[in-house]
Amino acid sequence: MYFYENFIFVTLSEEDYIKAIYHLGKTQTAAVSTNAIAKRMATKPSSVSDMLRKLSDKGLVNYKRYKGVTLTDEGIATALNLVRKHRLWEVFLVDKLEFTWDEVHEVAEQLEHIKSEKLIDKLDQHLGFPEVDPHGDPIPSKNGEFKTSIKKLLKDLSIGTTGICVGVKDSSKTFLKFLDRKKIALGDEIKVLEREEFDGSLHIDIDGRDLHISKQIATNLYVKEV
Amino acid sequence: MYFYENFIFVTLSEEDYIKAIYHLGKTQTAAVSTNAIAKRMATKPSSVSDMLRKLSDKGLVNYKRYKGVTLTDEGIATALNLVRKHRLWEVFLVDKLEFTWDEVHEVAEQLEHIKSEKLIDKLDQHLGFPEVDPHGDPIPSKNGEFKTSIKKLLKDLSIGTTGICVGVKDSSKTFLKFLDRKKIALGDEIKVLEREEFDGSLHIDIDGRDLHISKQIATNLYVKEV
DNA sequence: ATTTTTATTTTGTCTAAATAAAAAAATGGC
DNA sequence: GCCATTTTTTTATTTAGACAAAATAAAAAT
Ligand SMILES: [Mn+2]
Ligand SMILES: [Mn+2]
Ligand SMILES: [Mn+2]
Ligand SMILES: [Mn+2]
Repeated sequence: MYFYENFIFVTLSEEDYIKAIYHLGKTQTAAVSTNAIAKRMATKPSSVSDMLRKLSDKGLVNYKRYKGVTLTDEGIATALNLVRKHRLWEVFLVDKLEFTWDEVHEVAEQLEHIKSEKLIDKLDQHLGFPEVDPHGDPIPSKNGEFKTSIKKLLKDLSIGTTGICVGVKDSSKTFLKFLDRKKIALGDEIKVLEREEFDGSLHIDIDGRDLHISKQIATNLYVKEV
Repeated sequence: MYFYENFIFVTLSEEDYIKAIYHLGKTQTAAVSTNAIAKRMATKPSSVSDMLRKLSDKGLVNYKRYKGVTLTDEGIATALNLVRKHRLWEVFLVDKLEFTWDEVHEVAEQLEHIKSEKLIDKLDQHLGFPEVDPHGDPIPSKNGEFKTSIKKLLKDLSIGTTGICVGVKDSSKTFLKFLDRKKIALGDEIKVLEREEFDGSLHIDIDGRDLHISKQIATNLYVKEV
C-alpha cells in the first residue's frame, strides 16, 4: 500500500515551460529540443536543462539527456488546462471588458496561472461555453477535449472558392492591428478572385469589398471553406 | 539632470507585505510591529525584518530598527491600489460568477496581483463602479479615495433603533457561513428589540423575523442607523 | 541598579529560478 | 572513422524569499 500525491504542485515558471513544450510539440512529431524552448521563452539553454530535469522528476515530461523532451499524459493534461484558462480569459477580456484582440495576450499570460477550478468553471459558464478564443483558437474542454475544425490557410484556397475567416496563424500584435486597419475580422466571408503569379498575392472579395493582399497575409489567415 | 525610475517594480511578496502593513496600521496610530506582521502573514519575524529592509530601500516604508514600520506615501498608494483590485475582483466573483461571499477571498488574494491598469479600469466599469465589496468594505477609487460611510457596530445601537446591515467586521468563512444560515445579509433592516443583561445578547427584528443573537455576533456586524 | 523577559535583528542555510563559462555529447562533412 | 561545429549539459554564481538559531535591544520586573 503506497501513498500517492494526488496533485503535484506546479509553479508558475514550470507552467510556462510546460506550455512552451506543448506549443512547440504541436507542430512536430519529434521531441522538443532544449534550444527551441530556450528561444521561445527568451531564456538560456542551461536554464532549460535544469528545468527539464525538475519537470521530469515531477513526472510531467519524458526527458532523455541530449534527446529532447515530450510531455507525459500528466504533462499534456497540465498544458491543456493552461491553454484552456488562457483562452477563456482572452474571451473574457474581449467579450466582457472591451479589450481588442491584440491586447489580450499579455494579461491572459498572467491570468492563466490563477489557481481555482471553480473560478474557471464559472468563467466558462459566464462566457456561454465558448469554443474558440478571440484569435480563432479552440478552447479545450474541462477534460481536455478539442473541437478540431477543418480549416485551411487562405493561400491554399483555389481561385473562385469562398471561405469564412476563422482564425489567425500569427497572432502577433502587429499582424492583428494590421488586420484591424484592413477591416479583416473573424467571421468575414472571403472569396478568392485571382492569384498573381509574380508574388503569390491574392485579389479577394471580403464582404463585398475588393482587396489585394500579400502572400504573407494569406499564409497567416485560416479560413473554413463553404 | 537625473534619471528617475518612474515605477518601482513590486513583487507579489512585497505587495502582500505592504497590504498587511496597511491593514494593521489602519486600526492603530503607532507604527506596526514586526511580530504583528509575522503573525498576520503566518511567517517568521526574521523574514519580516528582512523584507522591511528591502521595502525601506525601495522607499515604500519608513523603517527604524526595533521601532516598527509605517507606509510612505508611495507605500500607501501601492496598498490602496491593491485593496482596490482585491475588492473589485471580489465583486466580480460574486456579481458575475455566482461565488458566495465566503468563497471569494482566496481567489481575490491571487487576482489582486495581476498587473494591468487597463484591466482593472475596465473591470471597474464592467461592474458599474461599485463602492463596496461583498463584505461591505469600501473600494478605493483609482486615485485612492474612499467613501467613508458612517457605520457603527450593531451592539452599539440603542434599544428601539433601526439600522441597515452594511458590513461585517469579521469576514472569516465561518462567520459568513453562519450569517447565511441565519439568513442575515447586507441590506437587511435590523431593529434592536431588547438587550439581555446577562450575556449582552440581542433580540432583534430582521426584515420581519424575530431573532436572538449573541453579543459576539452583534460585535461583528456593521449597521447604518436610519 | 540589576536581572529577566520579550521583541527584533543578524547570521548562516535552504530552495527556486536564473546566468555565464566550461565540459560533454551529438552531428555533418570529408 | 575523425574533425569541426553545434547542441546540450554541468558547474559555479547570483538573486529573491524563507527559516532556525544566535545575538542584541528594549521593556518589565525585582
Ligand atoms: Mn504565463
Ligand atoms: Mn489566443
Ligand atoms: Mn495576495
Ligand atoms: Mn472583502
